[in-house]
Amino acid sequence: MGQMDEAGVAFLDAGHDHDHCLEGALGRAAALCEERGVRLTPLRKRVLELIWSGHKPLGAYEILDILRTERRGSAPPTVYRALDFLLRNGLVHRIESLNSFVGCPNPDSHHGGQFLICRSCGMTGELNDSRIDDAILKSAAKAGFAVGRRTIEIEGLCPHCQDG
Amino acid sequence: MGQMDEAGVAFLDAGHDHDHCLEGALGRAAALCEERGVRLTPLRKRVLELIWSGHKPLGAYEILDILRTERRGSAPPTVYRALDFLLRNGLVHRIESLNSFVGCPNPDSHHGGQFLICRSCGMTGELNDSRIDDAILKSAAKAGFAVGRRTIEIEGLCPHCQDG
DNA sequence: GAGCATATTGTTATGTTATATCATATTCTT
DNA sequence: AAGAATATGATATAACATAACAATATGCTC
Repeated sequence: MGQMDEAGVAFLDAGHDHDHCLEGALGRAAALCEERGVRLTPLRKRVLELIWSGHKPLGAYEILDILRTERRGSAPPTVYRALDFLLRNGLVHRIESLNSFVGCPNPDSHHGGQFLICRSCGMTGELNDSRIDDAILKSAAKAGFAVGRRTIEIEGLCPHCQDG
Repeated sequence: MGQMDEAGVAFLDAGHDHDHCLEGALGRAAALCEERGVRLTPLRKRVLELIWSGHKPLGAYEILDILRTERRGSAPPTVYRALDFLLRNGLVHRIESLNSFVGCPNPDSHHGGQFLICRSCGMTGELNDSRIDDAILKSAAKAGFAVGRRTIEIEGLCPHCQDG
């Protein structure tokens, strides 16, 4: 269902199951929050769930539009505060080039994330190729730069959208 | 003054001269536009000049604030249209993670750009390490993904700001 | 250089994304 | 139960970006 090797991409795997994915993600998130002593409240859980419902990055105001139909009084801070929590705990990533958010498939290890974003269908996959990271670390070290957060976003066409 | 090798970074070099840099950049820009038969109008040139005045990425509204003191009737579209022209011609890059713009030191070759961004002083340097790009292309190819535009932004501390 | 097409800029309005601030409510600790 | 810390509700506003149409400037053809 999307177990991946060093350079694999969950969303491209055959036999991929969204619902399973979602449930798994929510389960892992709950366990992780429990373990860390932080609170995955209903609101936060719901936002995470919405983000995991597809693999397309979701904008804050798209989330808000849905929340408004469910919780009276939902407003931008409602969403942004939940997102902030999820980001801090590595449960979602922010895609800078889209001002949008996607679920993180392996939130245990805090990591930057390298994203493949299909310009045709909007699907997003997360790489975690250590060779990319190595190349960046080496290059930065050579320049005497101390590396912190990495934003790596690759726009292009997913295999499916190349067929058409 | 900032000639760089495969993995060098202009802004980190010793003996760096901002004014020279600016003049050089404007000269190259003018030549390039001439060559391409596109018009580097006074407005566009001024915006490019403002962006090159520092190495800190400049936001559209920071540019606008300055323009307003110089040209009556400047408004957001004034800036965004100029930026659009400069981006299309590879004369500036957009830093997604900062919603800001920096000058491109070598605009001849259209390229994505890999950025080092100091979280302390805001300085930005552009890498162009083919090994980073290779790693990305390989990893994406393995996933069957056809790579288009790359957004690579590394936040951290520049050598100068590590000293303090 | 008059007329026309195209490109650029001016102008107003609005859309989209994100945060500040203070009030209220919930949960945790003791 | 009291108090501290955390989370959410509610209102306002800041920051970033584009749509649409009018006016002007430029380049081209004759």
